[in-house]
Amino acid sequence: MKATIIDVAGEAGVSVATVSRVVNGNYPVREETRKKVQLAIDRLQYLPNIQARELNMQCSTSIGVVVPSLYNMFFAEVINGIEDRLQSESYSLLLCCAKNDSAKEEKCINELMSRNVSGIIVISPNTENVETKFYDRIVKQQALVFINSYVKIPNISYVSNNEDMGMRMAIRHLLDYGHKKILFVRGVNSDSYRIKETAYREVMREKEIFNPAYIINIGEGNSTHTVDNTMYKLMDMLLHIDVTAMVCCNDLMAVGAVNACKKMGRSIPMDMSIIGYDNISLSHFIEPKLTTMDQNMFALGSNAAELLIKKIKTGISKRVVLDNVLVERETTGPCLLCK
Amino acid sequence: MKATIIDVAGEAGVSVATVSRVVNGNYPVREETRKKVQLAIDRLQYLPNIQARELNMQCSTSIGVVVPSLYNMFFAEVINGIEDRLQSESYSLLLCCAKNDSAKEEKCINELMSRNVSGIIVISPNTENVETKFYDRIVKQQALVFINSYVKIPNISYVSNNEDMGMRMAIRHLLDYGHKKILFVRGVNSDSYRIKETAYREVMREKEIFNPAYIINIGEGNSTHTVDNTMYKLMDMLLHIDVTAMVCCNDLMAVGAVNACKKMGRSIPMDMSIIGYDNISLSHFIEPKLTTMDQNMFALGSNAAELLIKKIKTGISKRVVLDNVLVERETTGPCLLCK
DNA sequence: GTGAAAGCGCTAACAA
DNA sequence: TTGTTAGCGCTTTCAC
Repeated sequence: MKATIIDVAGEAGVSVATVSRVVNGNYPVREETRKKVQLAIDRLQYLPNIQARELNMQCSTSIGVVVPSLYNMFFAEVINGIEDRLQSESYSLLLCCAKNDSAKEEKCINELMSRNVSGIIVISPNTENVETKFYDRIVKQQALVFINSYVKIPNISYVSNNEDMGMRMAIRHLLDYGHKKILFVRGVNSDSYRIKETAYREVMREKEIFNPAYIINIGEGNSTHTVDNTMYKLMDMLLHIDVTAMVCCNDLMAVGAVNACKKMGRSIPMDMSIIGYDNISLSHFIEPKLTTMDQNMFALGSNAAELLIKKIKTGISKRVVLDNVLVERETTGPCLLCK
Repeated sequence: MKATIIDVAGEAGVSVATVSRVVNGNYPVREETRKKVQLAIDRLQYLPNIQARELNMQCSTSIGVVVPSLYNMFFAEVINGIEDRLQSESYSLLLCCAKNDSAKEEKCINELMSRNVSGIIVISPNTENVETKFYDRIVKQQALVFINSYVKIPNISYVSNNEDMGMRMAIRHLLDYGHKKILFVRGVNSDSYRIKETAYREVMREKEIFNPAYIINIGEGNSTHTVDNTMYKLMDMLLHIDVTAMVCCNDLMAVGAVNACKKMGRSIPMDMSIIGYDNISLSHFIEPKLTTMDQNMFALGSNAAELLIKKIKTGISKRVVLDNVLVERETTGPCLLCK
């Protein structure tokens, strides 16, 4: 089976301590001895047992990541960012999927703590677990970073987007093109939608063009059915309501909106301007390519990894808010019907 | 800090062995003692240290997954399948990203072995590593499962798709609609494209309608630029070549093909039928929805996990070939121009 | 520069 | 039914 440090010591005719010193290069070893040991290592294809090392050293070089789902591309992109930052630090990544279930999420966290990770990143932590103080207890024992969570707990680091400002920028973009009748398309069950709606209301009220009928909720915003659901709801809506632009809370909804316009014979962006939110890869695969607010999932992930490393090393927790950037593509343009 | 089994034993006034027995429930413990211990566990918020347990038991409940990239949605969906199967078996998943680099892939494998995983799933293993016999050495020490690899090594389990048959089905679907001038769109650098092209050639030769000019290679098939590259190449091609259908090696290319037709004013499926391959979620987000061959990435992942568990438990390696299923949506139809 | 030995947290064989 | 103890593979202190 696998060679241990004892096997190597035997093979090289030295003590285990010497082998350890050669492997880690942290203490002086005579060059001749070093060579002997290295030879034995190569011959036996010895790989140090990290579990044993970490048990002994009371430390850990793995970190845990909890996601609510892997189905959504959003999470894959965030993990990508985490992984990237982690690799340069030679941490390993333990992945856990909570399946949008608060009990499963608790199980994930316990599992990761059992495995002695040095920190945990939770993407969109379950609201219930946040509210029931589950995490208040965990944070005493573990370095924790939350991505996209709006309830703040002391000693946890946070990375989130300035979605309030992002939404204002999105709307301003449409206003600059002369649009006044702007439909707001949102989903259900997320603080993110609430924040965006508030921004919408405020901006529109300021301009004195707010109309409550221009807010539509299309239900679950992150499923496979989101695109189609949005399309059907908006097709119906377009029969009754007269708008020249739509601002959507995520790109899936925006794609649904684009499809609805196509079906209804409205050309984009001449008859209708549409702006999304997220900038998932889908947004530039469709035709016309979507104008959207870039959430930069990669940055979300790599910043979270950064904060976690800082937290592990220094104990300092921090909150980072990322700005979202407008990516103008082909679905927005001047309001031709506006005066 | 974290409570250990010794702390619990002290708190409960029993020996560590008793605590261990309560935790694992594998030996009889008097109910009264059990309660006492449980109380101490709760009070101290004790979580067993899995590293220590596994070091002692010479076993492991984690498995490693190596992916070439996380950018591509394909991998996220496969991981989803792996994760799902693993959770019911209470294994944890260590994720490593090789970034399409053979040296990095080797590093990932070593890292995972060091962490004492009980097995490793490699998605699309690097051809170079397969050919340099790197894995021939590893397989002696580790349970290994390869997903979508076409070079076979003894004692490794494999899960792959019957892409030869899938491609034949795709083409037959077009033939059944009366198409004869069928463009074959492929990419570069993958055995998968080679297999599909061979299938195309054979079927078309059989029908005596093969035309080598109808094969086009659009370059890298899995990048962010694939959709656009394909679109531009095909827009150019459509000026010179007269076909009524296109069969594409993956959905990204097919989406590019759809976009090309839109730009050139060809309506789908009346003027042009298009079929893709993979059935990534994108394929039903676009309008018109793509007809495609379903690779069932989730099944790919869960089957791989299944085989790995089998391999770990019994040492038996197996090869599973999954059939791909035609998903007819809106981009294929009868050839109106054909006689 | 090198070796002997303690100990990280846990399980299981053995003793009581 | 419960306690004592060896040992999993490793690092590091302390002798030499």
